[in-house]
Amino acid sequence: MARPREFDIDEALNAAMGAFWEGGYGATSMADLMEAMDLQKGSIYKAFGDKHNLFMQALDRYLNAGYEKIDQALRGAESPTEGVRKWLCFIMGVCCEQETRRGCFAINAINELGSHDEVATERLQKHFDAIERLLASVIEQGQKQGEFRNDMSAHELSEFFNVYVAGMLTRSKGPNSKARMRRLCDFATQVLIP
Amino acid sequence: MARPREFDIDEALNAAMGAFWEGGYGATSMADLMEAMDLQKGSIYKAFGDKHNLFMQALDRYLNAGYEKIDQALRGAESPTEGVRKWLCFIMGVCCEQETRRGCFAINAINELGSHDEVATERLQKHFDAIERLLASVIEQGQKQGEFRNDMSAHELSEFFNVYVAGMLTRSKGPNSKARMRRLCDFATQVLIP
DNA sequence: CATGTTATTGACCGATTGGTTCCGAAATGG
DNA sequence: CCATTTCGGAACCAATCGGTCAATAACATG
Repeated sequence: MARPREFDIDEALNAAMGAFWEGGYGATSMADLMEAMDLQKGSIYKAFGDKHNLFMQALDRYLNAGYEKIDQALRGAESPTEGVRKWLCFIMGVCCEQETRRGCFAINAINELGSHDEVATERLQKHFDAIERLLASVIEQGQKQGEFRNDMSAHELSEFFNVYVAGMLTRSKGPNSKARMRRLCDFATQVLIP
Repeated sequence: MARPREFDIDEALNAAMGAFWEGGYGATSMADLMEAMDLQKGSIYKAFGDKHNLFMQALDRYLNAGYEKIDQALRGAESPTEGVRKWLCFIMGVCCEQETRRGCFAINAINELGSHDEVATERLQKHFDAIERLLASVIEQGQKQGEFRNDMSAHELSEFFNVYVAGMLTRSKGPNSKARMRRLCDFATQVLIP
């Protein structure tokens, strides 16, 4: 029908995600995005709309991929205990196995935009809720199998864990050691055991 | 000797702190600061230096005041258990008793600047370390008195608590209910009990 | 009152912001 | 091969950014 797009839209979105991940929303300028995506401004606007729209698509991409990985870790394991352990391993990777201390895109976003960007906040809350439900179901199964403590509801335990992980991800933006992170993970798993 | 300053410098710094607290560093413009501090740009630069310098002074003010309050809560109580409880009450206030969801200035700052502003990050790390030491000493005392679990070092428990609180403060930037926060606090205190 | 010193003010600066628009190029369907 | 359509690129926009500066104003001292 007409001239086709020259660039891979998914690849471009991925590059935008990386730029926003590192710089946040406000501090990442269109010039930054142009360089990261290797596109001219006009092409970006044509393909993704304005900056906020592009951000939301990049965030969505991150959240979907993240949820999938967490789901795989939590439910793809041979036991609830192992699932939680794998999840914490994944979090540890986000915390201290990156070249820059960019932390977790979702946590960064809720921190920057939570108080005034309703659209982003709603999307993020949905994500956090989904993870909380996912973890709660795994914990519940672990409780039934006698692997986890039973004096507290799976829902409460999941709430606790998600807040705790948010703290790890937040604190990982400052100086942090792998040993310390390991200690924090070990502590968390220990809390689950009866 | 010369013309005296017309404004209260401490009051102005307080206003700047409020502005940075709500908007963060990057998103708070000089125009915003002028309005919040009720000062002209020139006066601000003369009294506080450039924007980053002003931010550091505002941050310092926040951290010092915060440390004092936490010290008062933790060590001014009649028992370690009560001290921790008061501290968590204070955190709960920061989480959900503000007109806007501006969260905790320190957590906001480490999130925004942790990966690239070395000066701010160093100051923040010193603060977090100080609080961790403070809490560890209270926990140690609680352990000696048999109020807290003894199967783990006070240092480790303090590390855990600080990360957990960071998570609460981070998640409080999104939609959150008081009931949920209460649940999270109760859980934390319960972890301490043997 | 004269003088020296500093605070205040607002105009001004170049750079950068997010966003728009226009045009030549290119690729498709007919 | 041509008409149509959408592309990428760059010039351009007003607004805002952090920061500077010279003129003016207000004090303390002699």
